[in-house]
Amino acid sequence: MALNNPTTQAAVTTADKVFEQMLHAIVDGTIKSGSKISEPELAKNYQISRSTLREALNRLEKCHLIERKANVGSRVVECSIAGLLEIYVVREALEGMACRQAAINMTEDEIIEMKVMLKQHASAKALRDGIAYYQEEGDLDFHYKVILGSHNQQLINILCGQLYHLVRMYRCQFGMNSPRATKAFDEHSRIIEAIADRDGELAEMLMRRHIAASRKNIEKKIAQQQ
Amino acid sequence: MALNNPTTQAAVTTADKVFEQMLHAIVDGTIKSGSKISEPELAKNYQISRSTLREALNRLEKCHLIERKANVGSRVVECSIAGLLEIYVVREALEGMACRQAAINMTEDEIIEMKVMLKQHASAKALRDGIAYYQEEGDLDFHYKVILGSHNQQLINILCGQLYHLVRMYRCQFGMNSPRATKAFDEHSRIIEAIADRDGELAEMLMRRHIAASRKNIEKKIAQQQ
DNA sequence: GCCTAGGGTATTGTCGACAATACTCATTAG
DNA sequence: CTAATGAGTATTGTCGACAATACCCTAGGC
Repeated sequence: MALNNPTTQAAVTTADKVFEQMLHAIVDGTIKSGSKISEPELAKNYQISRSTLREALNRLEKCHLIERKANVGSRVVECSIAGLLEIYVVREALEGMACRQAAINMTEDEIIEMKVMLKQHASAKALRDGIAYYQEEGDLDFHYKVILGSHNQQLINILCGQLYHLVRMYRCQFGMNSPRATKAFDEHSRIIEAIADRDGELAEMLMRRHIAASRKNIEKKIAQQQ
Repeated sequence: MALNNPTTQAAVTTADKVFEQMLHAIVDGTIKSGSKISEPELAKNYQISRSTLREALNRLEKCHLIERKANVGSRVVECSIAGLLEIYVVREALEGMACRQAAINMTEDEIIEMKVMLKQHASAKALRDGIAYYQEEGDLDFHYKVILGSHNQQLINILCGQLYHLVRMYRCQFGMNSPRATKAFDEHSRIIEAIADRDGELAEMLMRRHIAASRKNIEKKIAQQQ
């Protein structure tokens, strides 16, 4: 679980811990999407006071995982296909730009690090070929490193702090183990090449196509199911 | 003041009201950027309890206007040139995409509404020509309508809910009354044309250039000052 | 039979107090 | 004289209780 990301320092306060527990629960569907959140009930479950729980809820709201209405309460965000596609549109724009910035701002060391990571993915791929080779940690790691490489704190906050969890939730609940594994690997390596060449324009374009391809893949799958 | 935007329902609870007051104070610099926030002091000033104040602080944190560290406290976000340029990079990506989506998703009525708005701007421009004719409300309104026209809730949340206030803060504190007024007006009208033509690709490109031009303008200004 | 009005219950919003952690500054050892 | 240690103070985190609002279900009128 790549939760200990550089943007999220270790949980020190109890509200932090409850936040992380709830985060997991929402992402993996233990707390159902769309369900109402009862503050008294949850506070009792986690053995904390309502104030502390509300603090945790505020963090969840910051991640767009729950929605609050004044004097009414909180609901876990609803998982819908439209919502998933919306996120992909945002990712296409933001990660595309992050990739462009990464091509400009990444240090040589960071680029080397990315190449090393890609090699590890390649060997893992050779190991169990045919099977989707790195849909979970590998893919997330790749995107993560590009985003951090942008050295743009706003981009990092929005993508790693907010959208990231939403993406994981959808992946978990819709059971999306993308069959684009080998294709994705090739795309990743071309993106890294563009970054290494400091070609921001190409890097952005490739990343956008990479994410757009994922989105279209999902759209196709959905269309088939119906 | 275009604060009563469609994404922010009227403040009902006292925490909401304090949030709005602090929002103004931070945006216009009454509460200085970079300053530490003392919960007991502020709670006394606003005549509310600390719990209520903390609720307001949480909203401000969601807008990226303050930053909190566990067991240490909150600080108003620091205004820096680097920070401003970071925001423009994010806006270029997101508003560009919003513009593309607007070209796809806007209703005919919404497009007509935009054209009407532009005509009003044109007459206001004729009225007091030479002077930057609509740097504040006009410009914000235009961008606002495009964003809402994307019909993408994620884009709307991020741009109108979060970045919007940051942009206003920078504009206020750096005293940026862009001298690009007439140019900006022409750019706006071309963007609307592209949207009306349902040409998403062109619309995105024009919006990105429009925002990039603003960014470069700021960069130039900064360079001159130093 | 359906809609409206009202009271009762449950949930959220707000408060003040206590506990835990971080900061300050003086004191002391090297 | 500098640096580390410690007590004291201030600030943040957490708690339980009260107030205000919304939901539910019954009763009554049209």
